[in-house]
Amino acid sequence: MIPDHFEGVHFNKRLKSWYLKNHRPLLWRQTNDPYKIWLSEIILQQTRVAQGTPYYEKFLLHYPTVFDLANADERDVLRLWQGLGYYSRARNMHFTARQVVKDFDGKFPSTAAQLSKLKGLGAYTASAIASFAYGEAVAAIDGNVYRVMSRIFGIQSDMLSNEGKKEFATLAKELIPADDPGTYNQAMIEFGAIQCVPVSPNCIICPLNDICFAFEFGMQKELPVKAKKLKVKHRFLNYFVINQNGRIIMKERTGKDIWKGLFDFYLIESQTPLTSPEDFSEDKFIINLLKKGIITEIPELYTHRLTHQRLNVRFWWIEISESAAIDLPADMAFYTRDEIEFLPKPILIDTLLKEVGF
DNA sequence: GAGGCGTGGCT
DNA sequence: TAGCCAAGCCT
Repeated sequence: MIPDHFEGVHFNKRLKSWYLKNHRPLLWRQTNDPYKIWLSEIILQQTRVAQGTPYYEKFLLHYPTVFDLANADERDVLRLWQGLGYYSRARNMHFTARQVVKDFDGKFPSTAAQLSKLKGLGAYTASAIASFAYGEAVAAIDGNVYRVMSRIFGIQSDMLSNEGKKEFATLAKELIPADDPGTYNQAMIEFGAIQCVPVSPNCIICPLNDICFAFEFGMQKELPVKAKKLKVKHRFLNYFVINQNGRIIMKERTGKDIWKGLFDFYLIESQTPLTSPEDFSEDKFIINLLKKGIITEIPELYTHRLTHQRLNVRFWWIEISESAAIDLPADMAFYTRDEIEFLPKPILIDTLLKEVGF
């Protein structure tokens, strides 16, 4: 797979030399502790370093060891994860912490093959931990590495297809050195993160531009090839902030939908925007509530963007009279301000609560 | 194999 | 603005 003209160009040596001079002193690179490395890798999945770093520090303060994380309540873990997104990472991470304690005496397995059996660890994360913490010679191929390999070696197959992944994996396997594979992997990732960046890379100062396919043919913009186009789904959410005596009704999200495990308000989803309280006259819960309270619209409309969805959100404020008795379904309850503070919530809900002074 | 899953930054 | 992207994984 490695092209003939790469013979004698000292690709690894030059990459490593670049890395030693240019890499960022990230906290999780200062350790060999697999727990800390695992924690950082989960946090950094599909997440920028700048966004993930404060969370890494928070988690390490709250849960210094895998035993501390295993002993925590899932709700508290999700609360600490709040704002980082892709919440299944937090749930899987917590599950895996418990498994490592229970099945492995608190010690992470030391090979990528074993690590990849754990929840939340795919091929990339397992290889990253195995090479960083244990020095196993396996290639850790993340988005950065796909980009670097596709540009330098001119690989034009779709990095998201199974066939494409195989091609990249084959090449990566040939490139991985037996000596210090962990640093090699870090170097490939870091090179992609700060030199061979996705948009407008500064190729003039690139130390590898003399051997780069994309630079030679001006194809930086075309590589890597990613075929998938995502469709954005539009949704209309009507939330009811139901209030009585300074407490608010919250509801845990349990379905296969977004924000599983987080708390929001009573929700009616519609196919079109609903703008009048009368639009909810079919909803028995709301109708019954309105016999005991007053509904007002929170005028600001919110558009909350997720990668695959665009949420058009309208909030309604329902003030229940002080003495009214409210019969709540089992999945809803009133919470005080202090209690709500400790519930994990989507950013949208957290923002709304702040704006109404809660 | 394709769809689903958050949030924030950048252009 | 609207779209793309970021240390991916699960179903």
